[in-house]
Amino acid sequence: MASPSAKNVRTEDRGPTPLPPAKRKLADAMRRLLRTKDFNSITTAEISRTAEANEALIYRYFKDKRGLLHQVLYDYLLDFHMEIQGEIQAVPSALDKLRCLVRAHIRMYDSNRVFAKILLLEVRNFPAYFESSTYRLVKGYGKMVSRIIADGVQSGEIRDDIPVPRIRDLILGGIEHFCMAAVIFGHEISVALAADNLSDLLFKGFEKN
Amino acid sequence: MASPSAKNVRTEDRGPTPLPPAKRKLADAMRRLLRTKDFNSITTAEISRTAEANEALIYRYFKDKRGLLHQVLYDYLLDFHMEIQGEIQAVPSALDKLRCLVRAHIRMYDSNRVFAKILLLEVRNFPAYFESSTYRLVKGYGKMVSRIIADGVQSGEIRDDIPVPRIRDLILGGIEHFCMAAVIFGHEISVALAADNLSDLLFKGFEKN
DNA sequence: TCCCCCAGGTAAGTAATACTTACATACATT
DNA sequence: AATGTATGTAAGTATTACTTACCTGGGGGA
Repeated sequence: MASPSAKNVRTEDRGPTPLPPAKRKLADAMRRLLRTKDFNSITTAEISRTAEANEALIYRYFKDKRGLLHQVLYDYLLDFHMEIQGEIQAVPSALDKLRCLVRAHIRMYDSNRVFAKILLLEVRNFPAYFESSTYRLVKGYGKMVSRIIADGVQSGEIRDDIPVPRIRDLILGGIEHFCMAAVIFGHEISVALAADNLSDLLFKGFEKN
Repeated sequence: MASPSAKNVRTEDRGPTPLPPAKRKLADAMRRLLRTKDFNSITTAEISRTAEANEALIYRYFKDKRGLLHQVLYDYLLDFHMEIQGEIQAVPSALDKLRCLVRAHIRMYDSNRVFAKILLLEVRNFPAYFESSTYRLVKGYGKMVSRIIADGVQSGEIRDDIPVPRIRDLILGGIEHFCMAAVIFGHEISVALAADNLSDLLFKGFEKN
């Protein structure tokens, strides 16, 4: 399914519904395979073999091969959201929130290369992704960033002469490009340093003075 | 071929060697098809039909379907390079050069959506791209940006407490994210406004004061 | 003039692969 | 016990990227 089926997600009234074992195995297999191969060169036969599940189950539990990819990304994104929310919740000022978010975001990409690879390299070339509920989660994250920025503008911490979406684009674009090469070539990222540099640049600009 | 054959490029001693008609027709067809479809859902049959050329010619003139894509990108990149070089050559200061480059880059993406789509969405998910001579051109552009920044640091226009590659990443990442949504969803870009906003943000940062 | 060579062009075929269909089995609920 | 539903399986099929073997025409050396 393009949208992860609600049935396989915890519900508060009836308790957790256990996932079909094969569904989890398939998602795990996809994650494992993505560590060493790109999505396009992973075959359905390979996925089912790695998962030790029948190939047709891919199509029972997901719309298609890409649906499986979207599901994997969806799961990562839920974690990502929780993590980020938890980190910035207690932080009072908007600028500090953003500084914190930049670090957490980079750390997430660094410690979870498959997640970064899917989000940065593997989904965007597929138009239907942008109709998926997985993309809706990504958009939600963008809106959260925008809200923080808007709060900062309100409180006088952030310039009010540039539209909020532009500021958000620069932040997210900066994070992505900071991590892109490392993700593609498998280099390590010095998270603290990169985050400090990026936040500093974002806040103060690179013009001298 | 992974690397565009030198024979099909103008040489100063023997004059231009004409491209095989079918080779050009195939590249044109790929460009046309990319306006409305993503690379993965364009079939070789469709390409040859659109080009009015035999399907096997794809494999005579290019390594494979992706080789054709890379060639198309390569041609765009040559234009892109010329355009940018021409614009910033006469500009004296590093900051003005960068301001100019940002505008030219955004304008290029805006007026050439297929180019932007290939570069931002279609090639990065394919590992072999990063071994291609097409990617070498992209890297060359990055190095040019780095050189401008380094000059700016030298001349005291640009901060010297942040590594040049980080500054470059922010600039290029910012440009990409500024254009990404427009490229994906086919929205228009207000080039002058976007470029001014981005340059302003990059130079001065978004912190108030 | 003849021959050959080779680049440009073609038609038919092949292996691989994403996805489908029809069927079997376990199991919970009535 | 019966029945319906969710899980799992095996055997396809249609599509598609890519290959192979062949044809054609023209330029240049003998």
